[in-house]
Amino acid sequence: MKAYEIEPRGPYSLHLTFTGTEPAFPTVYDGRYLWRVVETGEGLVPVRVEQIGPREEPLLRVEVFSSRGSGEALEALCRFLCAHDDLRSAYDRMRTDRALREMLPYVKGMMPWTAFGPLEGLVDAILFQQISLRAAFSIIRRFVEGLGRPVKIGQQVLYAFPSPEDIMRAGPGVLRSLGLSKNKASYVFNLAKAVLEGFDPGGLGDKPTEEAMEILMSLKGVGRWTAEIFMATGLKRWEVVPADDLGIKRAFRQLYGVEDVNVIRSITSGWERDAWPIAYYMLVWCERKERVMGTPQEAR
DNA sequence: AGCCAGGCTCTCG
DNA sequence: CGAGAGCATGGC
Repeated sequence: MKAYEIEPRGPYSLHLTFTGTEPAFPTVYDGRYLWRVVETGEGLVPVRVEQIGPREEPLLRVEVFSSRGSGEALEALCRFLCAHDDLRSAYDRMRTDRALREMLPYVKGMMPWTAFGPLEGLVDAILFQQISLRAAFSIIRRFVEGLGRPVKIGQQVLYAFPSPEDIMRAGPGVLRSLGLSKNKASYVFNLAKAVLEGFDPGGLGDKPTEEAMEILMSLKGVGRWTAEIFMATGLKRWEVVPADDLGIKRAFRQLYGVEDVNVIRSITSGWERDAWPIAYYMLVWCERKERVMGTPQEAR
């Protein structure tokens, strides 16, 4: 095991970030440590992260349980943790708005929900469709435990997210037995197949928004909502907000009294690259205010 | 028990 | 081409 220190841009709070919304399996947050198996060119690299510096001067300690691939793993980890992302302009924007200013002390340092990698983000987005978050988390867990490679760390078992090969080998029948609907099983299977044939979801990050959306929506099983969730969380294209998302609509109704999706779209498009972080804050604020946030003083 | 939950596709009329 | 059915699991 080797340990590294990462100095994120402050304010930063690992705890707020992963209690705002629990991460999707196989990423695990136990209240102190974030656990993850990172897939690298040099093999599977298990890591464990904890925050050892306060929110305003944050410091992360990363333990890497592998002799090789640590550089690549740390890079992927930083991307996932949004360790070097700058939310200052989002905070400036929020300060100019009465409803948003109020939540700022509570959410500062919470990073927006992010997928670990492109394929994982797209698969998860498909599995999140329609059903409740709890139900989707349960299916994702079964999917990962059923198909992903297990890795032992001490007495703990972590899992790698299933590779395209893992998914192909399983086939639609096995996917169904893990709890996916007939349609979702074939969407995910076809996606894995497309990736093995050269489709690179991560490569869409370089394309203009409209073009990337069009390519995504040409995939069976990927409509506008799924494409937008993936753009925002998988590619970190934060100018994109899934405006017709149930939770987003609820949040806009509560905070602005706005119902119309087109109005939501016009508001968020004015927020530019701050749109997804702000919309995510609104969503978390409205859904889990009392339970998770605590007070500004006690937030780490 | 039955409906809804962070959609999407396919089928009818 | 618009409306409606069907779908997976979990929570109420």
